[in-house]
Amino acid sequence: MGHGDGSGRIVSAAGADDTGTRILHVDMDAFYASVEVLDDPSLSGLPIIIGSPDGRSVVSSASYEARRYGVRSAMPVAHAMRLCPTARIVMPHFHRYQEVSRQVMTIFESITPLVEPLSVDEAFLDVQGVRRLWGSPGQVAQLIRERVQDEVGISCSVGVAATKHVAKMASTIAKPDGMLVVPAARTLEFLSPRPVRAMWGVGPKAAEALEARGIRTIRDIRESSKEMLDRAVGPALSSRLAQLARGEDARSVETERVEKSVGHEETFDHDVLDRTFLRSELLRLADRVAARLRRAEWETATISIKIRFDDFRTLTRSQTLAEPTAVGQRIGEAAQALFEQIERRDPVRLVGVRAEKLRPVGGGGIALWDDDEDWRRVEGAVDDAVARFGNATITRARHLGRGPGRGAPQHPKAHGLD
DNA sequence: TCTGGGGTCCTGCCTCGT
DNA sequence: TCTGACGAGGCAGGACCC
Repeated sequence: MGHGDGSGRIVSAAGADDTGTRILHVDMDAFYASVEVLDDPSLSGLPIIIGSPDGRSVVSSASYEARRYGVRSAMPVAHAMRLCPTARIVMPHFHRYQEVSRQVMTIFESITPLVEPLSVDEAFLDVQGVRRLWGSPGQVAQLIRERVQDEVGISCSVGVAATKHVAKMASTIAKPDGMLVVPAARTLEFLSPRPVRAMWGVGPKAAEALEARGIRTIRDIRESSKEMLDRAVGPALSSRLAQLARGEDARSVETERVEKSVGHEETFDHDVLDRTFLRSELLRLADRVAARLRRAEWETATISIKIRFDDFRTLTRSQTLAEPTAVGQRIGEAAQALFEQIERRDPVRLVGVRAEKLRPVGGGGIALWDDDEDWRRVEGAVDDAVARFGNATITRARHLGRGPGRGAPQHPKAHGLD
């Protein structure tokens, strides 16, 4: 599997046993900071903080030199500067990061068509089908690391495993500039001693709830009763964690992803009481949201706003429109109307507008019902419709797809489908 | 220390239609 | 006509991810 190299990371040697693996998780090392060094080599070896030095900016990324001082992503820049006063603060260049990301993803796609980008700096790859072309998963991982370094000029870390979850955990442990291969037969051995917080989906709250019940490692999760896990984190997360702790993760690498919402939000440099100004900001954000919808040829059925007050208390309000729209004025009016419903008049630090329940322009709902159809055929028709019309019909497809097992089928009018 | 911006998913509560 | 059970959807809040 792998060994410690003295830096805290665990890495595999070239040629490590990769039996039963097929999934790679590739993660760029300190991506934003690496791109800045690429564009300005004089920054090489220095502690770098990516973020704005003024206002209420937080750290978007930090070089490993800065991380040694305790600087972390999402930390207020002012705090980071106190921890590492010698750090160079660099304003983020998001377009440039997108550009480099495209170069890296192009390398992945030259190796396998089964690439699932997770964000600008990481992706899952399924390399099962390219063995004859490029070699075993471990060999492909090594090839990717070399090509990203040679062709783009930055380093990345790769986890190789039988499942997405284990591959993701492995790449994290291998960072920076490392590779960790977990052969399928050693999955449980790999998972068992690791802290629950290392699992994908366990954040500070879930970790605290688990640890309060003495559940500290992934082995503890495996050995805990379902009732205990349910009480700690709720039934949905509990079931997921129990499966992942057993090394089970049936998720495949998905190359297509459909956005479910688009939004914009903005934190002011200073808290704002002026409601006229806040209304105009909502309108401006609504315009930006609408512009994105129109570019994507989508419209939205539900508008939501977010208001965060000076004490960080956050309210959201949402409203489903009579008619879907991609018109900024209409979205803005809905946002302002929602804002008027909020009675609290304290200073505001953030406002946001989001469009939800997206559908293609003109892609109206479709009725799928035939009393003579059996459920299997209805499900097939739904699948066809989803393929043809995209996201607009997916929610309905799920409802119909549940079938008679969860209660008697109802007429589509019960689902708002007519 | 004092908390960005872009998202997804889950939960609980309430309302509505059958 | 009324009532209760049930399922589904809308809405609000929160956790989590990068």
